[in-house]
Amino acid sequence: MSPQPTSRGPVPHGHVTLSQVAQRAGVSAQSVSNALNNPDRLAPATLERILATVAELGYEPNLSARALRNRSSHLIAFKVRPSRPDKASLLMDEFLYALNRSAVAAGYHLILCHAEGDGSAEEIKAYRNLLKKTPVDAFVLAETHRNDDRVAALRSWGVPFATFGRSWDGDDSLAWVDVDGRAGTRAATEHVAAQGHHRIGHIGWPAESEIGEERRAGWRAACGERGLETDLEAAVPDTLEDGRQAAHRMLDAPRPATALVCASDTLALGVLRALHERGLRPGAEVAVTGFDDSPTAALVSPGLTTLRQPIDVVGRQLIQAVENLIAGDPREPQHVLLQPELIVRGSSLPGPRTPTP
Amino acid sequence: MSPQPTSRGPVPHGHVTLSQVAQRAGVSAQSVSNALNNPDRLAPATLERILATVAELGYEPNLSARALRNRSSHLIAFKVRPSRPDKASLLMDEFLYALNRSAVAAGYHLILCHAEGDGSAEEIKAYRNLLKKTPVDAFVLAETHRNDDRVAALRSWGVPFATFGRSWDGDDSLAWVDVDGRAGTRAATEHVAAQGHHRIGHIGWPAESEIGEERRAGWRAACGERGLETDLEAAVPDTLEDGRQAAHRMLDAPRPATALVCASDTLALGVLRALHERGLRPGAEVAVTGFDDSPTAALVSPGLTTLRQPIDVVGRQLIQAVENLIAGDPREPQHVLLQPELIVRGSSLPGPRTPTP
DNA sequence: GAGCCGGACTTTAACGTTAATACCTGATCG
DNA sequence: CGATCAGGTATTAACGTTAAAGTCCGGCTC
Repeated sequence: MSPQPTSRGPVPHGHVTLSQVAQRAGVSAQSVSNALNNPDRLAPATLERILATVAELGYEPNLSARALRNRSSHLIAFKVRPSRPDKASLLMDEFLYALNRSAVAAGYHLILCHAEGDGSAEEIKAYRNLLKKTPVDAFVLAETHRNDDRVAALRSWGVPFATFGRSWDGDDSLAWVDVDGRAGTRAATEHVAAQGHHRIGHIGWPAESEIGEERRAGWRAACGERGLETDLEAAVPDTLEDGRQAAHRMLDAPRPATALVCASDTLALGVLRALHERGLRPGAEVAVTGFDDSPTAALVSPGLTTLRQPIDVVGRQLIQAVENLIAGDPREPQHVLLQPELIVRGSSLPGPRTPTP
Repeated sequence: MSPQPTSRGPVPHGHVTLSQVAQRAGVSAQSVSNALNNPDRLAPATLERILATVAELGYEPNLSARALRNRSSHLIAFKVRPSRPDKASLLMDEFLYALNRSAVAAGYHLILCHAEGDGSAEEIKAYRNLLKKTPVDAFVLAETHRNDDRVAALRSWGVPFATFGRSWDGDDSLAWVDVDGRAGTRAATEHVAAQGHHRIGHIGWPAESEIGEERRAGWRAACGERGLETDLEAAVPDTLEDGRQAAHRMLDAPRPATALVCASDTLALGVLRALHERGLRPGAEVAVTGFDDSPTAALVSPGLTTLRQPIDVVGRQLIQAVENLIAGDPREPQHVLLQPELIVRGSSLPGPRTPTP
C-alpha cells in the first residue's frame, strides 16, 4: 500500500480513471489502455509497472465509455417470462441463475427485457428498442418454435444470439443448446419396461409442440424396439386436469395401461391424482414418470420419477456459443444436444411403499 | 413517411444520433437534447418540429453516452439467487418478473448480479465492482436480515437502494417493501379457528429468522384473542421432512392438534405427508395451512390452503421507492407493508372430499 | 438612442475510452 | 554516415450526450 518508488503521481479518490492510473504510473493513458487490451504492444517492464498501478488503485474500466467507443456493452439480453403458477417447474428460474453465473464468469452481464406478449411483435419491438439504446452484445432466446419471428428479426439485424431450444426448421446456421427430450422419454420408457410393464401409455402435448413431438418419439421408439403397442396415446394441454382425465381414459381402456410416461411433471401429477381417485398405488400398480424434475416431484408421496435437465450446462454452453459468435469465430455455429438425467423415485418402482392404508 | 417541407436534412440509416435529428430538423444538437429533457426551454413551434423529426427518424438516446455524461445508466441492479430445488415456492421467479416489468415501465432496465455466497463479502464485492464499472442508478435487495452488511455497504457508498423485506433493526431511513407475515398467519389461524378448531399448532422456523418470528407472532396473537392455548409450537428448518416430523409430534401430544398453521408450503406439505401416513384426512380431520402459494399447493390433493404474497405490487412499489430515491425526493423513504391473501383450499375445509377411500 | 434585459438558440467542452496516427530513439543497412 | 526501419510510447480525434457559457436579436427603459 506504500507508494512505489517508480510511480510518483497522486493517489486518486472515488472513481479511478485511465488517466489517473497513467499519471500515477508515469505513462500516457493510451499505454494503460494497451496494458489491459494489447499487452504485447508494451515493453515488459512498462507493462508490469502499469499493471501494478492498476491493481494498486483498483482501477476498473468504465463500461459506458467503452460501450460508447467500441459499440460493445458487454451486456447480454434475455427476456424473462411470467411464471405460470399452474406449472410445477422451476426450470426458467434455475436457467436464469445458471445463465447469469456463466455470463458473469465470462465478463458479461445479463440485462433483462420485458414484453407482455410472447414471441410477439411486441417482443421484437422491445429487442429493437433495446438495441437502439445500447449496443447489446448478444441475445439469448428461450423456448423457440418453428418459424420463430424473433430469430428472423435478430438475424436480419446482424446481432449475435443463441437459443435454448434447437432450430426446428432445420436451420444449421443457428447456434443452439438443447436437451434431448427424445432420449429422456426413451430412458423413462425403458425404465418402466424394465420393471415389467407391457402396457405403457404416453400422455403428451398436441402435435403443434415440437418439444412434445420429440418426447413422444422417444416413447414410441422405446416401445417399438420391445415390440410393445403404442395405442395408448394422448395429446393434451399441459395442465394437471388434462393429465388426470387422460389417465382415466387410459385406465378405462379394454386393455388398460399399467405405466404412464408423461411429457411433463404437471401431467404426471394429474396422473397421480387419477390413481389416487381410483385407489391405485403409484409405482406398485401403475408406474408414472414426468419430465423436468420440478420441486413438486420430490415433495409428493411417493416421489415422482422424472427427468432432470442439466440446466447449468445449458447456461454455460449458451454463453460459450454467444462468446464465439461475438468473437467472430469462423467455425460453424454450435449445436449442443445434452442428455437429461433420469431421477428414479417411488412412482415408477414396485417398492415396499403402502400409500393407501 | 414523405419528407416534411420544413426539414431538409437527409434521412439517416442505421443508428440515429442527436445530431442527425438536429441536422434534419435544422437546429443544433443541443436543441434536440433540450426538446427531450427540457422542453420548456424551446419555442413551442421549434419543439413540435423537433419532436416530429425524432418520431420520424425513430431516434432513441444512446444510453452509454448518457451514462458517461450524466453518471446515470438507467440500470437497476438485482442479484439472483440459486433456487433451492427442495423449496416449493416460485416466489423469486415471480418477483423478478414483476420487478422487471415495473422497471421497464419506469424507463429502467434490470441488470443481474452474481455472487456465490449469500449476503457474503463476495456479494458486496460484486456490488462494488459493478459500481466501479458502470453507474448503476439503484440496487434492489431481497431477503434482508438483521445487521445486513449489504445495507451498510450500499449506504456507505451513497447508492440508492430499496429492499424486499423490512428493516429488521428498526432503521427508519431504509426504503423497504414487505408483506405482512404476521397478519397473514393470523388470518390463516382465524380461518381454521372459524372451522371450529381449538387445538391449533404452529410449525415455524427457528427464532433466528425474523420472518419466521413475525409469522409465529400472528398465530400467537390469533390464538390469544380467542383464549386458545399456544403450547403446540415447533421451530424447525424449512424442509418437508422437518414439517412431517413436527406434525407427528403434535399429533402424538396428550391433547393433539386438530389444526396446523405452517410458516411455509414446504412445511405444510410435510404435514400433509404425516397425515397421510396416519390415515388422517386433511381438512376433514386435521386442518393444514401453508405460506407462499407455491405451485405445489394448488397441485396436491386436497389443495393446500395458503397465503399468496401480492408480488406484482411488491415489484411496483420497490421500483417506485428507488425512483423516489434517485430523484432525490426529500420525503421520508417509503415503508410499504402489504397484506397477503388467504387462498382457501381443501386442506383447511371439512368439505365433502374423501381422500382415503 | 445608448444601454439593458431576457428569450431562443448555438457553441464549447467534457464524461472515459481506444483506434489511428504521430513521434522519438536507437539500431541496422547500403 | 545519412537513410531506413522498428519498437515503444504519446497525441489526436472520435464515440453521443448534455451542462455551462456564449451569441444573437427584438423589445424595453430612461
